[in-house]
Amino acid sequence: MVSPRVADPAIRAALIQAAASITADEGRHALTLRRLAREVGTSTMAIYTHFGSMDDLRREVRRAGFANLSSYLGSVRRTRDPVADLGLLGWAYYMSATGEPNLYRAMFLDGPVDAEDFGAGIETFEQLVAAVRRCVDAGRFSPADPVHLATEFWSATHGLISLQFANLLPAGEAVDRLASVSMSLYLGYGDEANAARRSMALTGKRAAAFSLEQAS
Amino acid sequence: MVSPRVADPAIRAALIQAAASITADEGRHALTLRRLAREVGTSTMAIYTHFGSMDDLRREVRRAGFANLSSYLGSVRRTRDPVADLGLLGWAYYMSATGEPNLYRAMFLDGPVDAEDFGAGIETFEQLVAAVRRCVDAGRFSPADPVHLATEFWSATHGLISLQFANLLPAGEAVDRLASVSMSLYLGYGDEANAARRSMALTGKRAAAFSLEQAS
DNA sequence: AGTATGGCATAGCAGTGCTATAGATAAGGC
DNA sequence: GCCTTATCTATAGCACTGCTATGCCATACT
Repeated sequence: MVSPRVADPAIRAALIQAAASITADEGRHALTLRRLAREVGTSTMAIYTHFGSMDDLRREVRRAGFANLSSYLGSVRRTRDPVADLGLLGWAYYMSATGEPNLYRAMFLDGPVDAEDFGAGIETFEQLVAAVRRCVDAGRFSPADPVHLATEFWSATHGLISLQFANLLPAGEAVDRLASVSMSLYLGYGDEANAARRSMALTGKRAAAFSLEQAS
Repeated sequence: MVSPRVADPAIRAALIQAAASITADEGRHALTLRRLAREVGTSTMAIYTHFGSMDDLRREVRRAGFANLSSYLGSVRRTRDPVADLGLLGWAYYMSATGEPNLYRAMFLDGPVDAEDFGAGIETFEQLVAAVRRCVDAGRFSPADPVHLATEFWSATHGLISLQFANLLPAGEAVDRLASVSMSLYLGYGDEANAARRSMALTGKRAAAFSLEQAS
């Protein structure tokens, strides 16, 4: 039995890269079979041998996006102030989404997400739950199920982002609500909230440093 | 000067109706120019004389969706318990979205919304703000800007709905978070929250009655 | 009644995702 | 070294998409 010719993994990687780039720059409508083949310098059939269909290619783009988001959020350092850590996590999520809106759309808004592709995303959510848990354990949050709180935090952030994408919220307004909603969720408007809001102010300073670190 | 033949408004209405129906039943991909013309029993050109393009037709479908959502939420009766009213408002919004997920997608998730189309939606938001304001004025909520609170309420609800659509939240979980997040937003986890949660329980009973009323 | 204005039908355009078929290419056996 | 063979890639064509140029014809005014 002879081993036949194998598909070139470099072509596969170039296809994913180019597809992600086109999607990010011009949106999902700009990503067409023939254009992608032309830009990578191959034929349209290569896309079918490597992925099977355009939908499967798009799925691979989403997968890369989830992995990228996961490593981006994973680079948020943990400090001794868990509330400030959580604030920075939400801020980083927002920045990642609005920095590449078309990719975020493709990942979360364009259709259902199948579980296996979201693998890296699940780790990200676990990380969020852990950050919330640290706040609860440190007595900085009113006691509640960290999974529930993390889900609500995620929903509110995701909701603000997608309303901003729909042109129903100006960007500045979304950022303001982001900071406010996360604190309201966990603390209400009582006295303890003030300490939390001081932590949120810290988030602003750390956010600037985080951006510089990511840019380098 | 002679007045020429005028476009038939019945055809226009039938086109919008059929387009909305196809979109709701089978999603945005199912709505094609030729199929729509075939189902309505006209030619493809009629769509261009009435709307100009498929994108403009889709815009008209969204517009109808916003008007429909507005009248649906407008039928929520106001009672003497403003917190229960607000809870029912959020519940009705969730039910409307999940009842016709493809239409909600087309309205809020598929792309930017231009302001004039959202006209009826703006009224809905004003109505939400008013409901929040009644809660604040009645001393049932901690004092805060009703516009901000309404925005956060909307974001959280919209976020839960779109995460559910993306298969990232089971439906039951989304409903549970919806009830929890709205109360957390306004009240935190303090003592006052309990009275609010009793109002939320009322919401459940009124929701059943509301559904029956809508169905008839 | 005659006319001209504009809605509607037909046919064709370039583009889409996808596939059947033919050709190029690389790995293993001798 | 070559030849065989399996598999990848290229070409051409399918039915479909949104859109438009063109001509027919119904309608409302003179």
